[in-house]
Amino acid sequence: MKKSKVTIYEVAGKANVSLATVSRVLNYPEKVKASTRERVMGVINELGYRPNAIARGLASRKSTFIGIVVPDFSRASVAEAVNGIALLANQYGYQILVFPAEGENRSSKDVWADVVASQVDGVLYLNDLVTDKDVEYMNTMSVPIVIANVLLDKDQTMPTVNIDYERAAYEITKKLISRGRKQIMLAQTRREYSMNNAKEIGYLRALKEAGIDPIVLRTSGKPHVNYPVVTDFLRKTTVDAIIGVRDSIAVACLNVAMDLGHNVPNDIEVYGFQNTRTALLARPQLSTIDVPTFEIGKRSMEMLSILMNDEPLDQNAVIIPYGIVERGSTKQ
Amino acid sequence: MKKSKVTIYEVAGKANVSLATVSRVLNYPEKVKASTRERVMGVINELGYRPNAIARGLASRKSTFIGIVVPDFSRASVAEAVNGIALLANQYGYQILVFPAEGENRSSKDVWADVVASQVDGVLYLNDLVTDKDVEYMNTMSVPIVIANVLLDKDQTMPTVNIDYERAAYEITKKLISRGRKQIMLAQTRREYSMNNAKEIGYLRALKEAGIDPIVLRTSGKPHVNYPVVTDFLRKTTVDAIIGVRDSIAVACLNVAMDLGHNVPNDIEVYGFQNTRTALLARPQLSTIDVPTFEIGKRSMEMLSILMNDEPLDQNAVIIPYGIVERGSTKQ
DNA sequence: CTGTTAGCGCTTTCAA
DNA sequence: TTGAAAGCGCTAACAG
Repeated sequence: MKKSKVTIYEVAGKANVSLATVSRVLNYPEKVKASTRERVMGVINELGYRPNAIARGLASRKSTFIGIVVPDFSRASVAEAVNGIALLANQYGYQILVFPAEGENRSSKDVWADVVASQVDGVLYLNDLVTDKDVEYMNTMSVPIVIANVLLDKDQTMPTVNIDYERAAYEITKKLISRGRKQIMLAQTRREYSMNNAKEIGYLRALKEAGIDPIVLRTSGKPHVNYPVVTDFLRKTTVDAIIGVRDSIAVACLNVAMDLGHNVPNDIEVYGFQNTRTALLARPQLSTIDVPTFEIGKRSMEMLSILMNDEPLDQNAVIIPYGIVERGSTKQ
Repeated sequence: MKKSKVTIYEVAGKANVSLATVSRVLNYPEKVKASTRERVMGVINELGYRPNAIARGLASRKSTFIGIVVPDFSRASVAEAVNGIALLANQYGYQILVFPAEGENRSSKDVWADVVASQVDGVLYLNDLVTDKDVEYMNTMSVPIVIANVLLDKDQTMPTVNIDYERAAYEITKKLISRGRKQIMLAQTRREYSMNNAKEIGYLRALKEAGIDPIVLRTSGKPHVNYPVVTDFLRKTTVDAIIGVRDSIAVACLNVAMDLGHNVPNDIEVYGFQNTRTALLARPQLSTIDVPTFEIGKRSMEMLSILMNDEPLDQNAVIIPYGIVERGSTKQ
């Protein structure tokens, strides 16, 4: 902001109108006579005038900024969702302010404080972890919030968009059982994520219905820690199917299984979750739950936009349908 | 912004000082007597007062927002860089505004217009494509810009941070040659990216020095279009080494080569670029250039911060060192 | 249809 | 060390 920028005054001066008129052609063009509107627009283009979003925000008490609070951008699920959000935010004329939730020494208090200070008109919460503290902060917020791809306690009433992870896990577990699999392992993350917990619940339910004992291995999302853990486990445990709560975990298991001499999918079938590029690059290619993350992002932005316009949502908890992609790591 | 927020006036009132004093304890605490400072701070905490960033931005003519213009968030290189940026931005007290550069029908003109309007104090440009138009816009910007992970023409003087992709490609090509490889293929993207061009230049230089003919295959970054193209190519072309300009492309080639009955790394050695999780999940694991993307993000944010403080940079074009990670897809 | 006039919530001289 | 007052660039009544 060193060079002087052209302001609404200069435009007004050059167009021989008051600044109010310039403001009107920008915000309510229909309220201005066509001839003057065109004259003003001409000057705007000529001068390359761009209304100062900050001043506009202050005067109108709405910033046209939305905040998105996210954990790690390198997570496939958040990256794609952000792409979806960006697409719509742009169409709606909102700018996106990002609030990383996983900094070194940032408490969720700090994050919410930043969100409040930034005067965003709404917030999209993509951070997988929602603590009671977070819910508390959310309830004190004066702007609408939409929670995407995070499961909340049943009694929460915040607007959410999700896929039914529990049902997805239930469904593939059932499939494996129906194909005669009896030692179905769930490769779960060590850290607790609401979505991964849901997957586990679905998995457990299917097994229980079939009277089969669960085999749950808690491990990391990182390949280099995964390999030894999984190798160790598979050496002493017999397994004929594996469900990884993430594609990367599933592929790590698949690789280990093959290294140990098992045939995938004949001896062991493997399913993942997410349908990332990782699934396609595995050999055999990974069967997986297709999570339409981009869609989730778009949908949540759409809901937020409705809320920011003070309109009612026709559905508070949106469930986006998932797909099951069968590839080489499973039979049929 | 529906509920009323606490403003500086209320704090001032309750603390029995003028709003100027409150402003001072926030911005120049040393200029306020300790006793009143503490009193004011007490009220601030009690009321949960958060200065309105928008108003502050307007009055001070600096927004404490930085803009980052990025293509696709799902690209591993940008996601990690954004993580690095976020870490430092946060420490420095800047908020991050993102400007997606690859929307449906967004021209670079629109993107820059948005950037200008948003009143950011500086911008980080991570978008791989830099057109002449972009350079033009950059030159008219009144705030500092740092360009990360993008190669510019030699005559540009903008601050940049990169790794030496040309040298990296040159180096691994030399390695392959020194191990007796004579039919070294470069799996290149179809679309032109400045960084990938640099890789090609390094590759070509090494081959030329050795008097070996280049084999360049232009293909996509997407696995499903890659497989048929690469399969087709490798069926009719003999090759004893492959360098993929991205890990994902390299792994696709590796998989195809093995499917065609070649032994990796004995018959064909494979190198990738980036060192993503993809490289670790391949079998054999992919040897690759380790690109410290997170570091690049951090470094560029650091430079931007210096520039925004009107201090001089001691280096305009920063080159971050890369690593070469040898894994199972190459010999030794 | 257009202009005048208050602010939005804060920073920043300038005096006191 | 503190307060008063003048804006920052814009929107939004309210008149005309």
